[in-house]
Amino acid sequence: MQSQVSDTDRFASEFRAVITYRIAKTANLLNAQAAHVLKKNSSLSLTEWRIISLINAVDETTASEIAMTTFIDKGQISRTVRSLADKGLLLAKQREGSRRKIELKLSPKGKALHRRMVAIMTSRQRHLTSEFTSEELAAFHSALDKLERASKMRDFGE
Amino acid sequence: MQSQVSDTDRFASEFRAVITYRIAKTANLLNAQAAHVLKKNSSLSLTEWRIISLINAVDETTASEIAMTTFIDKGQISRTVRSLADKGLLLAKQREGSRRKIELKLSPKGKALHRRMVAIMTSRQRHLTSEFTSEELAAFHSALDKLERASKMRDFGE
DNA sequence: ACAATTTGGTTGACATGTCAACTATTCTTT
DNA sequence: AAAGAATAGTTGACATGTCAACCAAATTGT
Repeated sequence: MQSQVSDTDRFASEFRAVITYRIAKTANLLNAQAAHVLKKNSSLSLTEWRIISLINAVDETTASEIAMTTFIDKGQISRTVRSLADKGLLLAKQREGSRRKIELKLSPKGKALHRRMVAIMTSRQRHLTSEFTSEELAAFHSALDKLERASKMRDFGE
Repeated sequence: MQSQVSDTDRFASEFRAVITYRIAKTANLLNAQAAHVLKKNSSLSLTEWRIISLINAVDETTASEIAMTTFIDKGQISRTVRSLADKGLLLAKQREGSRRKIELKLSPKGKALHRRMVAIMTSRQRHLTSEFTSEELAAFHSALDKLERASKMRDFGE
């Protein structure tokens, strides 16, 4: 089992340097971890959880607002919102004075679930960052900022 | 259009701090950028490109070795490898003295494509990291290392 | 006031990713 | 050498993500 380490290492040198691979891989590992924890402790998928905590954070919002901040596809949001509503975790009602904006709020049941899960997810977050000094954490966030800005450029080559 | 900025900002404060959201989002933006560049300059999908450059880097490898380093699902690798072979970009032949390991190499056509694309992708990489000092870059990599290690833990809550 | 445009949300078609079962081979243990 | 476990790769079923078309409502420009 350890016999493969030298094999995989020959990739490492070349690919550790490619920042986009590294981020994609780390993000996948973290997402897989989150999905696993969620599955074990609830019946939520990762996007469902994200949408729930997003709604919880701002108390009340709309689908398109979620789409803008998270960059989750609006179609996907539409379907996820429906499934959450079907499970009774959130309430969707027409916003006052509008016939198309739909106000999304957590139901009591949704709030209770969020309360339970947020404890677990926060302890995970603490574990993830436990080896970071606060300077390192700040530097890491600022690096992500730079990368996000740089990700807007679409043309290379010619 | 700018009128929504204040709306999205109310999320920001709360969610910028959640490191896993931030990484997932940055990774998505970067992947989308890569996919876009690839589409514009070739007919490769992102995984196809990753597999091609992985093979190029080590000259010759096998599917399971790719799976181990990249954490791409082995089923997905199997199918992607076939499609790349169908396009004539890589050669798959039984490894000497083994009746199940299959040696993967780029074909001349695959190498040519890689050569052309790597120029573009490298210029993208330069652009992405242009605002990083080498210390910042090293720190960023080490942060990713820490997170990857911490992502192995599976149990929180109880 | 009304045509043109933009916005909010839904839907369908399709691509990609994930999981588990399965075959065939190879390695390990005894 | 045979049984049992591990490995390499393929496949099918299903979940999730992505794209584009679409409808209805709201906003803008004239």
